[in-house]
Amino acid sequence: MLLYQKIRNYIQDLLSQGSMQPGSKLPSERDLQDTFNSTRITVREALARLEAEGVIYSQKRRGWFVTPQKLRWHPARKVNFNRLTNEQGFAPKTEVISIAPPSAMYSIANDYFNGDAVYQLTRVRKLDGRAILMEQIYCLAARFNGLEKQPLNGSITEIMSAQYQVEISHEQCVISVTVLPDDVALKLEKNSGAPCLKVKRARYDVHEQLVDYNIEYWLHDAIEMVVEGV
Amino acid sequence: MLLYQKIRNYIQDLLSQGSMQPGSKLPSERDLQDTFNSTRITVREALARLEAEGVIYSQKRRGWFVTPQKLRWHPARKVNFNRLTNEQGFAPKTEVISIAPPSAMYSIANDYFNGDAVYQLTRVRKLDGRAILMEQIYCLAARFNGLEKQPLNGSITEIMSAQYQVEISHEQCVISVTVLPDDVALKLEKNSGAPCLKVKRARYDVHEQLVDYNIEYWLHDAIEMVVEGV
DNA sequence: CAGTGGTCTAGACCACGAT
DNA sequence: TCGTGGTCTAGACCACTGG
Repeated sequence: MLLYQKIRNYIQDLLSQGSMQPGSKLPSERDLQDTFNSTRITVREALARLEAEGVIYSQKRRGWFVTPQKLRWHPARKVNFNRLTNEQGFAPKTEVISIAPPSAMYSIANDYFNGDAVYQLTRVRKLDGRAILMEQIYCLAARFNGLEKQPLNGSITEIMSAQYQVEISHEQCVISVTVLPDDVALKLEKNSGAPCLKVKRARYDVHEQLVDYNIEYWLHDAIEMVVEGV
Repeated sequence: MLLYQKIRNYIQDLLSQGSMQPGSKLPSERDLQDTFNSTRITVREALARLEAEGVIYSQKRRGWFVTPQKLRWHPARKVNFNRLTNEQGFAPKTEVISIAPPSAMYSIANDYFNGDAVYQLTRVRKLDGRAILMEQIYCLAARFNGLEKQPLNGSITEIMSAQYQVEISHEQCVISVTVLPDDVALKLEKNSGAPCLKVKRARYDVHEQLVDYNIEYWLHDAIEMVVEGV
């Protein structure tokens, strides 16, 4: 068996024995190197594969940790993030990174909003202190005038409904696997190049009018998507 | 800027200039090493990140290639694979790896089929000669008696309907990002540890009875999922 | 300040693919 | 047979974290 596979199995055994709980820190790379009389390159090969598998994750220059349980998420359902995550035993937190003044300069505005001015809202969401998602929300400035004065760390859907009498009727998501763009990686305290799930979501009202357009970057190991069909 | 980022950008430029078409082969790792007066470790760092991003992919010991366009796939829709892929300009092919005789020994059988005997059908699907998916289909042996005598390289849904008068009413998928298990990696001619999308799908008839249970492993760069909601 | 992960060098051997 | 990618060694320096 290959050496990096041995190291991989060794760590997998650590996890399955229950001697390491979700969130706890793995031995340092140099410790593992000594344990296996190997080199850091090989150790990191094993760690990288376990990270890709989703069982461990790294925080920049802080070390390697055991991945918590995955959040079960329905991408095409209007669910309240706080409620859903609470139900699954997580402590959620939403941080507003920025709410940009209305502008027609985003390429999104041209592609989806007929070139009209839009708000751009950027948020990061955390579970138990771990940043797992960054999202950018675009919506028509004219339709949601004064959005920046609303409390934006909760449900946007609810604000749209309660404050603007806008109801979501249906939506379409496009989901792909890629890596975090560098700026997103920074916000999520991940290394450039970390894998992620990218979700692009367009939401419409009953008049087939686009209400908002979201781009979400989820850590690939933080989420499990549930989709029901037909 | 970091060296591996320079190499990454260099390759990205090659792609965006259009000088490399989907499917064509990249310069060898040692060529890139010479171009940048660097080492193979660093070159492979850049290649690994581009692979994670989904723009290039490796075939075992054959080299690095430009990723073809992604297939747009509705995970929760009963679509005919051949028809859908044809519409998107691909040449599809389905290979039956094995159809195992009815057995109650699979853990799936216990978890989903009340311990009754089930068929296990294993298939690989290709687009333009590239294996992008391996799936395992489990269904009740009693309900689909003689399944192994059917032509299994097409639509199972159609066989169930036409030969067994069983109609799918609805289904549920659970989608996560992980790595190919080693045996699947072999079948898809990928290295152990290649990232993938794992789709677990349960399909039911109108009587809420489980018709079949599928596990699909998609190459992470071969697919873009479309989900419609509410 | 000590230890950690992030990046990088300069080699090596092997198994497999193409020819 | 020769070139390729897959794996591995034995070091190094740096930036940042945590005490």
